[in-house]
Amino acid sequence: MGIMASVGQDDSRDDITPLQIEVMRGVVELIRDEGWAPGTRLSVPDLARRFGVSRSPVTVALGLLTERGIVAAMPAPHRGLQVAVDLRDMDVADIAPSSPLDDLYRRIMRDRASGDLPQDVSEAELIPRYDISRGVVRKLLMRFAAEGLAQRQPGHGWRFADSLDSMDGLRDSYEFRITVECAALRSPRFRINTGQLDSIRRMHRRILDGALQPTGEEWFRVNASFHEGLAAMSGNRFYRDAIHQQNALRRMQEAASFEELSADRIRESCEEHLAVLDAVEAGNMDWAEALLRQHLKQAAEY
Amino acid sequence: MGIMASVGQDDSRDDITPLQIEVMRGVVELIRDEGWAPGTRLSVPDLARRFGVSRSPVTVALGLLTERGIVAAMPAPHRGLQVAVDLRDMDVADIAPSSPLDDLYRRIMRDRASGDLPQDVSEAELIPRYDISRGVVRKLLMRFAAEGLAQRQPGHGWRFADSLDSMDGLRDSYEFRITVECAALRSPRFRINTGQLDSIRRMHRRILDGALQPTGEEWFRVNASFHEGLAAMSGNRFYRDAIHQQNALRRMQEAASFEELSADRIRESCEEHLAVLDAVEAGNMDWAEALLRQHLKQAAEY
DNA sequence: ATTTGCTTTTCGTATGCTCAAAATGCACAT
DNA sequence: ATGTGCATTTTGAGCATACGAAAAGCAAAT
Repeated sequence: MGIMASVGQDDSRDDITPLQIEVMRGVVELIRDEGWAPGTRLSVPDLARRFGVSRSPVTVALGLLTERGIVAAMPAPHRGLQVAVDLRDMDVADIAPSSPLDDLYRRIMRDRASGDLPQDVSEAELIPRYDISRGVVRKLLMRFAAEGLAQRQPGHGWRFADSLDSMDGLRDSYEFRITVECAALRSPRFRINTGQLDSIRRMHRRILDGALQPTGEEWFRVNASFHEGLAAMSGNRFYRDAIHQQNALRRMQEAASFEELSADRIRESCEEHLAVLDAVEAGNMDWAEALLRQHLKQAAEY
Repeated sequence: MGIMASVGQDDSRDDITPLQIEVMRGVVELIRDEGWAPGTRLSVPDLARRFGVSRSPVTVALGLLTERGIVAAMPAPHRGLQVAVDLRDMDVADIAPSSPLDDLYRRIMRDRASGDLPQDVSEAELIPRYDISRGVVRKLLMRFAAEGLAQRQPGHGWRFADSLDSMDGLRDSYEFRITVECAALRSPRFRINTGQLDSIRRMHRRILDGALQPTGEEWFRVNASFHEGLAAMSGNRFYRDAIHQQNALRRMQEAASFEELSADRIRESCEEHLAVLDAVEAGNMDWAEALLRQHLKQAAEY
């Protein structure tokens, strides 16, 4: 009933590694978010560079995508691969399997957020609970730690971060984000990254156009990319990192709430995001900051 | 020549664990910073609670301190232990051995900061280099990761955080700290923690009085406790955590610079810190912020 | 009521080995 | 120049067990 159950799927091969899956998803998202049309060449070395991995997992990932018809061999005399289909309206989840490790990660997150799992846990207690090996437990806990969601206790055990569910945590989080994001906008080295900005806009537009009915997870990603993108353009990596960590925390929080945001609320947020982007692009930072501040205050209510 | 060489010291027993050492140092610092006089009772459960560990390592640590004459049995009919000597002018380093793991941690930090170690490393490459087992490597890297100083790469290997040595990094760091620390001062739930404030003051006074000629490491601790303490009083844990992480980064940076801050500069900083604390205590937040801002700007120059 | 001192239980580290996968190098193609 | 396709090297994950240290429990003491 543990991890093993979710492995061996309907795939021809079930020895796909998490990294390969990650790359596969990355490629699909890249094609979609950058709007690459069918026929666009896919260079293995280029992709490897983008993802910061060697060519090996990229090659495998592209092979898997070929099996699924997402990419195909280049025509006639050429070698190599190209985009095969228009991904605009496709769902990543339908193409790439989710890594069992990812599933577990979310499951633990949910269990923790719902109070099902205590704040202090020992590795040994997780092994039977999720029916996984010690190695997997370590890996998962390290991942939580990397996101700032857990940390080792001095002696034995791990402690999950105080979650945002308490009134205090949520309020603190929004206060912190307002501080950091507004400061990021005002950073003397703030520079618009046109490509990134367009990519973020595209994602939002797709939702507003109705082309995408975002699941909770998808909306989360879009939302995060807006806030993180903005922080990144500050040119100060500490602003970016701080917001990234806040997003990780929020993800944990949202893992708990089963009811999702209303479609209306999501559309509203999209509009607000786009308004901020417009103001930023127009160079009107005062207005952008006001809008952002307002947006974050609003969001705090939900 | 590796870790093993630095273990088996002149101690009667050399199977002291890192946790026991940590607790030992913690107790010494606690006695000193809180100003506990000889005769003060040391309760094992109380200390265990403070450090977030069980009574076992505390008991061992106190035993070691007894051997060293820092603590002693309570008089006559009582059981238990008490403070035995006045620690005011004592150096922690003279009392507690430094954990070999700690030494290695610093050594790696120094090697990295000085560019001796590349930004991207593999576990396998560190094993022969420092003559340690894979387990130790993992442990060390995990510790770096926990402090935000390194992270796993997607495929193989680890990557150290961009260090602060570049002009950019340093500037970004100060910009970020000014933003966060000033916001912390302005937080609506800022509350003075008198005990903590006094403790911080005491440390600074000891330096100004000339009672303590701080080593680089000691000054670092005092400095960090000022900034972190202030951020902690904001009542918003995100401000505190952000500053804590900044301090970790700075520690890595300072590990590189062989020349230390001049005694004059340290005294100057102490004065500035105390001035901020005075303003805070007087409730004059405008002034406190101005002083803090000025202090951070100055510090950026060094 | 809390602490000590001891005992019992639980936890995590260490070790050594195997093997799959990621990284890397090179010849050839475009 | 850069990319592909294949071969080789390197890396780290997985696993099973033994052991020492940390945690947790309890009776006696103050």
